[in-house]
Amino acid sequence: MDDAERLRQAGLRVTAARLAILRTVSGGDHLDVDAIHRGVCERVGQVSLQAVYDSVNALQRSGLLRRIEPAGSPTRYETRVGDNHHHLVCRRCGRVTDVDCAVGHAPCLEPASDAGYLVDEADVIYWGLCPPCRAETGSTEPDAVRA
Amino acid sequence: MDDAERLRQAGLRVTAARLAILRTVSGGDHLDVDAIHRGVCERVGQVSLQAVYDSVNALQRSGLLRRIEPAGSPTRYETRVGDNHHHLVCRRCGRVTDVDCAVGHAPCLEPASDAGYLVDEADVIYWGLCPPCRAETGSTEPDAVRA
DNA sequence: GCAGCAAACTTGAATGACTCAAGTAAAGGA
DNA sequence: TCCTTTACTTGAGTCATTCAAGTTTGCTGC
Repeated sequence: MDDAERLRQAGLRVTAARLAILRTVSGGDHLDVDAIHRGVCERVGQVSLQAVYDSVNALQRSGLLRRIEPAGSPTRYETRVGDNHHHLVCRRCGRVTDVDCAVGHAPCLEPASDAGYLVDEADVIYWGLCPPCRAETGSTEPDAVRA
Repeated sequence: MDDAERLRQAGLRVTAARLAILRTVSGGDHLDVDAIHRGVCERVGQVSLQAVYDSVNALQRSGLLRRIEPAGSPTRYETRVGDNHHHLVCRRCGRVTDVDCAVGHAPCLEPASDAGYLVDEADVIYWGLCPPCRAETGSTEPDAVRA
């Protein structure tokens, strides 16, 4: 199924901007809105930043994009949806890397007690230093993992 | 050990504002900066919002407060530090509830593959609806848990 | 193919959490 | 009690994101 078809199935109109967003996000690596905007403009000419915000929200609501919101850095998007993976986030440079779920299938995590909540999603972020930043800072010793 | 002693041990000065912050946070339930500010002003009179920002940052750096940053809502703080617990967050009202780690001891989570990262912390947030919001919306069916 | 409508897009302004900067007050060791 | 350093105050600034109002465009039905 191509992107246009995916948009239609989600009840969204097929526009050059949205196709370019899907292409840019799937070709990039956990891009933020600004990076998506630049990529879209390269592909199809001037598109307003607000149109990108509007579209990524619509695409996320429709399940075509997954939103990642690491504390303290702007929201990022990826096209890998519906599977079961988490994220490694670099404290220093903000890089985000996919990591498969340790359990391997959804739901990979259920709280020990749900306190009466109706839980629909579990978000797992591992914080640390990515390999390039490790090399630059010379860090080898992990602190104790706090969870 | 009382709060003043804890502050000294962390190399921080003991001030009325900081004692009030510790009291307010430990007496509250995952408060945001604004709520902490109101609580502090009630206890010790006018304190600037910036002083609260400054202090919660210092206290967090020293390990006296833990910071929780659910996507899309302001940062919250709690005094339960150093143990091994996660959070349930209500999508509707933003309420945060502690939940013990399913594994029960740190490190409770290590990624299946660390991709070369030096991981020092794992953040787990379960998203859902808290009991009051469930009642109000009449939600009973969980979506599939996506992780 | 064309009309009409809702969705998408544009421009421009606003919001809100948070940070930065410079000066003043006060904690706590000498 | 003095002195240094940390904490606090006031005020301005930043940045991601949203809101609002008006225009354009994709698409459904004729």
